[in-house]
Amino acid sequence: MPRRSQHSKDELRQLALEAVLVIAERDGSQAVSARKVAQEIGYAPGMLYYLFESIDDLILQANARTLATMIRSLRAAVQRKSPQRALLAMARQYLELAQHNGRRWQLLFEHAMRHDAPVPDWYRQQTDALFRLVEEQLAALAPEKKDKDIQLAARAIWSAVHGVCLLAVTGKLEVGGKVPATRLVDSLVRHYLAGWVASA
Amino acid sequence: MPRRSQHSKDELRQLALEAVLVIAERDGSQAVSARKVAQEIGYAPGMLYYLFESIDDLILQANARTLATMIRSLRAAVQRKSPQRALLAMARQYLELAQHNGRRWQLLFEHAMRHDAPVPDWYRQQTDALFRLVEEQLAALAPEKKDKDIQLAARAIWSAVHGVCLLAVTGKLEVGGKVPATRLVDSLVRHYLAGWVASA
DNA sequence: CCGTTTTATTGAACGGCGTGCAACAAGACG
DNA sequence: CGTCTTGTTGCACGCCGTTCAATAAAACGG
Repeated sequence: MPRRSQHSKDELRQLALEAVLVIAERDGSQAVSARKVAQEIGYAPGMLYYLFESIDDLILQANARTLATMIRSLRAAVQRKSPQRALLAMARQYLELAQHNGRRWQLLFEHAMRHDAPVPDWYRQQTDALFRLVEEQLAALAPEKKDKDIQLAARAIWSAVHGVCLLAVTGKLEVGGKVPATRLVDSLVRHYLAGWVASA
Repeated sequence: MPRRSQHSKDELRQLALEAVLVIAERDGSQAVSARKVAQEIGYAPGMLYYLFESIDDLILQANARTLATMIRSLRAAVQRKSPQRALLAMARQYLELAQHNGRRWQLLFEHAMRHDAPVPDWYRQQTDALFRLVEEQLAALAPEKKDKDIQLAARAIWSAVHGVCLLAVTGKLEVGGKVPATRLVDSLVRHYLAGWVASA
């Protein structure tokens, strides 16, 4: 019985995207499935293939949403601080988000393309925005450095922060000392930056 | 038609574990499934549940194997070098392994417990061995530091290296400059260590 | 207002997945 | 020779992603 909806195609898409995040948070990121999403929004599973290319596409777009709020949140963390403090605040905020909205971030970070298709461009551009945020601060911190070096450092430090957050959230770090994750990112950012600005 | 095998229960287990790695390398880490593994070793899928608790258990034990060879390889990379050089060599070797045996490492790093059961103890102990390797070098590098600080630094630096390798292998780093990953780990290790030894 | 085309939606199907289990055959044991 | 243990299967269940013909509602053209 078609055409029963009062939603436009795009509204429906938004509804589905939100359903993904709701399910991930409620039932765990592994529980997200086409059938569950369809049920959540009150449609047959086939509908989703009218709205999206595949379930990867659907999840990717939901993750893009998460990424966008993350970038907003990191941008807010900067707030006219000194570059060092800004980077530290960003890293802490990144960790905070990962820990507080665990399952949403799990979906974002642990989702591997089911068909080993490469990550689409529009997605990469968004992650790029994140790196640029870091580059801005690094450039302010060491204006004499070359762009190339700043790009490299931004990728290094942020991949590193990402690694710490990832292992911290998935509980792979607490073995002996039960070190709080926030100390790890602090140590990482502080010492890396110190070494970096001191280097030729 | 039972009892047709000339293999002991344990030989069969080893066979299955190797089959997991073979399939992961041949068909991609996503392709590993109970049915495929069973087919690979010439048994019915049900057999695997006589040998292992679940498919998570099976994959985890296969990953433990990968981890073991990784630790051996890292240990070999140390080789009476100075602490700094040893850590750098370890990080490079970690990256080299991740890049060269991509799919095996993907299985190791991207496998998330299907049932959100916690990582078992015997597995954590093995990852702990990796951290201890790093701690050894850090202790040699800065003998005056407290154990607590060394544990923290080891986790920070190694999580960071892990993050860089992970993003590099999954191709999430190359956007603008196409920075070679080895430069990233070099930068990370060099500058973090420099900042760390210089700090009180 | 009718006929046709477009759009939205479903239900059923396909093949694959992890897993539990009754059934059963081959060896071990008495 | 009979019984017990061990190894192994086939089948079933309920999931999964995905495709697609069928169909009903809306939109459009006359």
